[in-house]
Amino acid sequence: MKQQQKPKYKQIIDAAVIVMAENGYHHAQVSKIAKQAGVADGTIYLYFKNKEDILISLFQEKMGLFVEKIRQEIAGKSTSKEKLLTLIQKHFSMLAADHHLAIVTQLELRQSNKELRLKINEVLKGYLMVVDEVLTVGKETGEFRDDLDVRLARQMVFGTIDETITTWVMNDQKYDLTAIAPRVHDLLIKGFGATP
Amino acid sequence: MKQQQKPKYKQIIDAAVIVMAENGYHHAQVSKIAKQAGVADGTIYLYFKNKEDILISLFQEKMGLFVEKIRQEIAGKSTSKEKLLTLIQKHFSMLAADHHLAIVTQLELRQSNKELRLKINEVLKGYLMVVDEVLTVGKETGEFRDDLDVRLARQMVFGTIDETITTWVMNDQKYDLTAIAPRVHDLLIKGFGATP
Amino acid sequence: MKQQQKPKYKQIIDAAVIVMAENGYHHAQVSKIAKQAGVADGTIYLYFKNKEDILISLFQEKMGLFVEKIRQEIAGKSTSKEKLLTLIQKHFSMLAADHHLAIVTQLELRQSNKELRLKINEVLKGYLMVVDEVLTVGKETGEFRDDLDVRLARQMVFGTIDETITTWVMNDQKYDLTAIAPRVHDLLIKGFGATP
Amino acid sequence: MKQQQKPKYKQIIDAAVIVMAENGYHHAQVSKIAKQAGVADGTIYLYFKNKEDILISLFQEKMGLFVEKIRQEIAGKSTSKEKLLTLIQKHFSMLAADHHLAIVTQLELRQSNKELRLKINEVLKGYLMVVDEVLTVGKETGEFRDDLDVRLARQMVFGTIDETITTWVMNDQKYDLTAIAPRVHDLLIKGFGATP
DNA sequence: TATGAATGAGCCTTCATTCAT
DNA sequence: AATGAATGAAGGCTCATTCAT
Repeated sequence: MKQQQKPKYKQIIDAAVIVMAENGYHHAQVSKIAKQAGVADGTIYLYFKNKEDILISLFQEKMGLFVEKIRQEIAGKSTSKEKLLTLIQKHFSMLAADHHLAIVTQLELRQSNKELRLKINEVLKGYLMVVDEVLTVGKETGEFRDDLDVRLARQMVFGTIDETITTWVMNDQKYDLTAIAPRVHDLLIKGFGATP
Repeated sequence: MKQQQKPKYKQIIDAAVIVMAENGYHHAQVSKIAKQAGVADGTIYLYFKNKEDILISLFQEKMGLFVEKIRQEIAGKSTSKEKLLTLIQKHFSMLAADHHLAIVTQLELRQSNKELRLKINEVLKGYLMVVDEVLTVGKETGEFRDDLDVRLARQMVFGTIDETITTWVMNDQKYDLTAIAPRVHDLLIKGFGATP
Repeated sequence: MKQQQKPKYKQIIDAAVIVMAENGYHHAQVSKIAKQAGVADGTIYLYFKNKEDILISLFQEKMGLFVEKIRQEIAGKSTSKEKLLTLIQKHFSMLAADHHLAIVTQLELRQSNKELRLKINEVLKGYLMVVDEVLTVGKETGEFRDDLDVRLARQMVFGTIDETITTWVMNDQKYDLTAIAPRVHDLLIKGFGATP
Repeated sequence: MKQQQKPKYKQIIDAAVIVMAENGYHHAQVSKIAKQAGVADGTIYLYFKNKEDILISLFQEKMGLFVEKIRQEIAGKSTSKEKLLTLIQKHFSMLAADHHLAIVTQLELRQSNKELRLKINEVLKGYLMVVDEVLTVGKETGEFRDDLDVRLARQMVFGTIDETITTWVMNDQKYDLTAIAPRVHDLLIKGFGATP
């Protein structure tokens, strides 16, 4: 189980994802995470303040990569429609590529207490800001409706994506999530006042 | 605290809603619920198999009322668009009218473990079926697009409604949720291929 | 190990004395105390707030009896000299009669942290007040020196008694502690200005 | 924090006194002592067998100085009464001059476990022997009572001194401890059969 | 039906000590 | 001699559930 090459910080976070996906949030004991990471229990506390800190860091680390990757991909697209499609595709494909992470973000981390969830929401804001930017630019360029309520639209984008992924995870990831992206995009876009 | 007139079953469920809203999922001990309901701890187990059973029953009871009320209201509307608007309005207004219940459904019950959430999803299916019916009829009558993916559209409806309410609850229910319903409806409808 | 007749509160305190005397302060786990008392671990927490509360209660309970018994015995004596002798004798005899308690008060409880020791000192004040009263009355009746510094004298009384008992406990209670009382009394009294 | 000139052995002991006085026995971790001493954790173990060894060495080192200083001072006095007064004065003044050490000897080191305290008592014997010598000589020269029980008297001397200092430390060293020495001496002496 | 005292399994975190460098 | 990252054992407390009354 030893993964000597990775720095211990990432090693522990990756272990936490696996343990939580396989055992569930409430059975993800620190000792299990340590064993999975190939370190002693005490070593965890050289890198994290406490158990909660592991989970927040996990979310920050992964969601940070998410936002970064999505920003990169989006930058290469010219229209807002394309940017939104890319965002959905990337979001879907990254979770489809990491089954464990999908379970953790869609099911397990939601079981955390209100305090932890508030901190997770802080991290989420970075993602929501990307959505807001795409929508705002789309309004300015005339791709999206002039009277589009950006906040509501963002809730629709995020709510739809989230619900779609959760449904997919709950169905044991049986179908191809990435393939659905264009249809989700289509549904959203047409609501945004685009002409077909 | 005694509520002698109500049968103990409902008495306990109502107590659970209050205790969970005020203390959070993880601090909603059976003993607290019992005290709030004005019965002894042991009495709970004469009406419910275990703690999980209280929560599922709570959800069933409340969501059952939800679906019933929504079905009634919808029945009086002629077009699918109106039905959908009514569904959203009713959903919003019922939660806006019961702050405790809103907190419980949007925040607290999500902290339950995977198994409980799967059971809750079973209960939710009744609600989703109503949405499906509205969408399907809308397709048949030509109000909605011919090529509408009902399952995806339903996820969009539910995901958007859910995200909107959760955002509202997390913002301490500061603004008028019911007032937003028409705009949410508008966003959704236009995505469904309706002509303005 | 069951002692059904005693109320559980006293049952647990007595168990704590035994466990602490036999295992030492730092090895007096709650689970050991529970087993000794013949109750479940959780039952402890129906009668005490936490582990510290057991120890404070133990000290209050025992020291309360101490002060009460000593007050009773002293009341029957006419002179302050006799009262002081009685106090020493009773203190010695009560600890000589309960080896476990002697170990706990002289050795184990001193290992508690500063916070707990401050609370224990609060309880001790009741005992010190009895000493003060005896000394003050003795001054007024002329049995003790007019210029006696009551606070210093009280420290001498308590310090001497305490050191004597601790030495005796550390020597495994090999000799007859009670037999020493008159000589300790003699040493103290003559220092208080008594004429031989 | 580096104290390059002092040999590391003393450097660590002095650090232990400061850390223990400022943080308390139970928060005086080896790592804190190492940081205060300006050395690495592991270095401690090049000079001391284990943590207990630091504390015993601390006590030996400091108490050794104590006994030595007191012996020196006493040697210059002719009568046993003067010797006893000097002993008390020196004991008081040395602790009054080192607040940290006073806290450590009177409060913190008492929290150590029974084994450590037994070893500390071994060290204390050197001090008690000095007291015994003073008392024995005093008996021989006729300054103290013929029938004085030296062991009891020693317990009274030590118990009174100890209790007096502890009370002073617990009162945050508010008053002048050294000034009390003559009155403590007076109380003790008169109890030893001296004629005023 | 109703009670509520009693049960006991389960886990995060600290810190003295080691050892490869 | 010196370092400091890594180790891993150990225990107080909560709370869902039971059962004698």
